[in-house]
Amino acid sequence: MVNEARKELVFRRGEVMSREGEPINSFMYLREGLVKLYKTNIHGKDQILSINIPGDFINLLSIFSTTEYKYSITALEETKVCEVNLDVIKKLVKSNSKFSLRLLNRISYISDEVIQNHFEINQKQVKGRVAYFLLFLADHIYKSHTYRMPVTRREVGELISMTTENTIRTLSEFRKDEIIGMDGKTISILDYERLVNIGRTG
Amino acid sequence: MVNEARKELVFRRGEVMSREGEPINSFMYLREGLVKLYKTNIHGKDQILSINIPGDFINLLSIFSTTEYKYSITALEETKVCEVNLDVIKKLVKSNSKFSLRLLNRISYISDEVIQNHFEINQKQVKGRVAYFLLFLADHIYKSHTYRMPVTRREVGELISMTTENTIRTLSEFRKDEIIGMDGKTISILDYERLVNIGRTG
DNA sequence: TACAAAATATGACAAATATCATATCGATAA
DNA sequence: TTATCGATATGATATTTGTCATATTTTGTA
Repeated sequence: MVNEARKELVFRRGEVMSREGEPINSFMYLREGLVKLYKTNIHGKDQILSINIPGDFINLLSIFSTTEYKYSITALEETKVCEVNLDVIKKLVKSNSKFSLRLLNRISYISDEVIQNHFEINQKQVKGRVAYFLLFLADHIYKSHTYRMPVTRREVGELISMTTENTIRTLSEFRKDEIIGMDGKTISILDYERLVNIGRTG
Repeated sequence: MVNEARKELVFRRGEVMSREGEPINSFMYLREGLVKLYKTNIHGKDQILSINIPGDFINLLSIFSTTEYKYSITALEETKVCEVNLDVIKKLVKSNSKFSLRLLNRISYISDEVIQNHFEINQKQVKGRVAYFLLFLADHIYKSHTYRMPVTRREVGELISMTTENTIRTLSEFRKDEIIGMDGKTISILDYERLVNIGRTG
């Protein structure tokens, strides 16, 4: 049943996959690539909720609470998504309690992560926030101390709630202090311990 | 089945109902009263996640993602809770797909609310935050323009991410500007429109 | 009641962060 | 190729917020 209803979609870097306010009519599983979930405020500024990676059900947080997207989703790089019609999923939930328990676990876990993340960011100041994000990319996304940042400095700021200028300034400072190496978008963490310490204490 | 496993509990103001790190072994439905969910950070300071009211499943956000509380829960006033053993609930989810769909909807809705709330607070400055909270109490909790605040100024600060001093200062300012009346913990909103405007623009 | 502790209150000052200005670099499209 | 726009970069300054000190009031409890 699910197999028949499945559709494969490819999005290019920068493409908006779904927009705040639009009706939700599919369940999206991220196969390849990277996406951002974000909300645009009344001043036209974006706040990024999360960055999602392959294996994530990228719109799971919304589909059971509302019929319209509360956040927009944009591809940060070439992204492949597996879409399943939402009605099919909802029928499956009704008929298959194992499936719904798995969804319950998953949705619970995701919301925990988002909230936890928000708390962490909130109690840190600029340096701690940038350190936290650099470590998030190293530990959670790329599993490497050297990586190419998938977002602009502005987007980093939108994720950790600070201005673009202060984000750039803080990165420059980390470079000057030889905590990181930086070549355009390529970051290499030179002093992991120190970064962890900055990320922990704020 | 659920009826037999049900237990009624009463907590007094200030009583800790569950503590971060403790095992979760019941499902809690709030019948009467008011509680706060909060997290204590490494500096020993609390950050309040939400204030819950009768009708809320106060630990729903945690029970399917983890076996231990991620947040503490404390009664803000005399509170009556209906507790059901967690195993009973989990069995029910497995056997009753309508029930699990309802839980899915509910959990989704709650996490949306928490995240939404955090976003709102985050993009405002002190005055906007205090206004937002005063309106939250008026519109959502008490459905009245005059009410007795259920929390201290410190707790208000813990909820809207600012210091106790600035919370107090901002309230005093609102009083001086005749936007609110204040007598101890009793608040009366005198200029609702202006408060809405402050809460909207920041 | 009386005492201690917590909550409220306010001022002065320090620290953190945002804003504005301006420059350079780099990618993209005509 | 060149022009343009967005991204990165950095300094100067303004604004916001936090911190520290200290006083008063309220609350809870012996």
